[in-house]
Order: sequence, then structure tokens, then C-alpha cells
Amino acid sequence: MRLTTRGRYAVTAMLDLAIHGDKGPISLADISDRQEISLSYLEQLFAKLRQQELVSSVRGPGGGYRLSRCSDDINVAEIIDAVNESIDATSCNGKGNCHKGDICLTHHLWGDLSRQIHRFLSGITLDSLVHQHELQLVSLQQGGQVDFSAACE
Amino acid sequence: MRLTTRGRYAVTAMLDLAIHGDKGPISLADISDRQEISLSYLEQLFAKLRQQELVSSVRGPGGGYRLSRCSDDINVAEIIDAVNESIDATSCNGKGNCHKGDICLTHHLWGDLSRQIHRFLSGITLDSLVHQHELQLVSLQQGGQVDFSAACE
DNA sequence: ATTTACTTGACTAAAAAAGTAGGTTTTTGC
DNA sequence: GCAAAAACCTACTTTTTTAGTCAAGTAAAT
Repeated sequence: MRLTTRGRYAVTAMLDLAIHGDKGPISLADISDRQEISLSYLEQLFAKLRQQELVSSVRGPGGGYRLSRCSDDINVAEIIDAVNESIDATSCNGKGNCHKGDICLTHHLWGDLSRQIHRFLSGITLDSLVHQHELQLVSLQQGGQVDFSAACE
Repeated sequence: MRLTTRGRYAVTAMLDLAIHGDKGPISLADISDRQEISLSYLEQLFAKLRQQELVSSVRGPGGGYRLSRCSDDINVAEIIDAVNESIDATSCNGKGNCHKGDICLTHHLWGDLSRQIHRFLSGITLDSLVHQHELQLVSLQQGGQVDFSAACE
């Protein structure tokens, strides 16, 4: 699990799809305009998103991309994983080639933490992000407070 | 909030301190040996950790580093933030220089997500990681299953 | 005084991120 | 059939970050 601007771009683009996808396929040019991400960079990202079957494409005029699953069935972790090569595992992964017991100790601790983060991000769906934002918008218009607890599930 | 091997090194090193710190200050050379991180790289990381007052140093023979606070008062988020330059903010941060309402939309969504991740990592202390691992060790020796739910808070 | 260990800064190589360029297919509508 | 719009593909360049090296210090304890 790696967290950089690359993953942020991917999540942002997927959010754009989730928001505008109801109007049929969305072209990368549209996303590029709206989100200010270079078209060719988007192409690279979407090649990977397509490989992982997070999006499907429609070619030709009027074509573009759409989410291949419902937005409440796509979570943030899989988007980030799709565009980032998975982080290199610890050097002594189960092989037991560590001098003392101490070495693997913190390696495993890091692994645990990594898994916790992954599990956390797996619980956040595109849909919940969009939904949460909509609630905020409404609230702003009414000048009220946002109840975040209700926004997620 | 950025998540790379750099932050992982920092967390690993801090965990090493948390585990061995009871025997007085720990030298970077020790950490380097145990965790297989190059000494000079550790020096860079610890310079930043010291700036953020996460560790304090003791010079001279027998010297080294120790946690400047109790391990249950140091969380993972601040360790990662200490060694990573904070990720560049969105281009239109409140200035309202975005063409349509749409542009800032996903930017804010990403900001929300980013904050959620940060909040999550803020809740994980060094102590809880060490503690969790100790429980696992005991369990392995007894051949039993680990109750993760009990390990954290 | 000497050893040990941290401090600082400059430097380098390699990898990843980000962006560019130019082309090829596929599909649609005229 | 043809032109345009879009995905798709490949190779390349630039910039930034990561990871590490080197060297000349400074400070503290024995």
C-alpha cells in the first residue's frame, strides 16, 4: 500500500466518473479538463484501471469510460492498488533468514500496520465519498452542521 | 499524508526504539544492524524526527536516541509526517479560482479522504503496535489463535 | 586525550512520478 | 466510404524523490 499523488489522481478521476457517469461514458478529455490532469497521464492510469477491471471502455465518438461496477461496490484501496506497483515486501518474508528473532519483529509490525491501513481504505467506497460530499453541500446551503456519522453507511 | 518506504523506515526505527529503549539510549548503529537500514539514511531520518521532537539524543560513548515521549503518546501519523514533506495541497485551495463548481468538488473529496486517513493513523500508537505484537508472540507459543480485536484498545 | 556517537552538508545513482509526442485502431454519423 | 472522435499503444523526456555515500566536523564521557 503506497500513498502518493499518483493514487490521488486515480481516486480523483474515479470520483469524476462516479459523479458524471450517469450521463453515459465519460471521455478522458472531459476528466482532463475538469480535474486538470494531463490527458496522457490519465491514459496511463486508465490502462491500469482497465486491466484491473475497475472501468470499462467504449471506443469511437461519444465513447469513453464508465465504472465497471456500481460505485458502492468500488473501494479506495483497490483503486490505489491498481495504479501503484505493490510495495516491495520485507526482505525476510517467512523465509526465516534473519539473524535474531528481533529482526523480523518490527518487519511484522509494519506488515500489520500496512494491513490495517489497507483494511481501512477498503471500507471507503466511491459512493460514500460522493454521498458525504453531497450532504456537506446541502448543509452549506442551509448553513447547518454536517453529521458525518450518517454519511458513511 | 504520503505513504512510502521512507515512512516505513521511520516507523520501523521508532518501533525499534520503543522495544529496546528501556535499556537506555539506542545508537543508530544498533538500529541499522537490527533493521538493516543504512546508517547514513537513518541519520537523515532521525535529524527530522529530532526536529519534530519525537526523539531526543544523548551524545558521547554509550549515547544514542530515545523516544522523547512515552510510546503510548506517539502515533504513527506524526512519525510519517515528520519524515515526509507534506503533500502539495490542491491547486484551488479556497481561493475559488476554479472554472466551474465541479473542479473543486473532487479536490475537496480527496481532502476529506486524506483527513480520514490521517485521523486513522493518528489513532495508532507505537505502544499499541508493540503490544499487539507481543500478544501474537504469546499466542504463537501456545499454538492458539490471536484475538486482534482485543489487541488495540 | 581519545573514543564514541551525533551533526551537517554536499554529493550521487537509481527509481518513480509526471508529462510529452506520435502514432494505431475502432466506431459513429454524414 | 470518409472524416472525426475517441480509446489505445509505445517510446521517450524531464523532474522529483528515494536511498545512499562521503567527509569534515562537534560534543560528551571515560
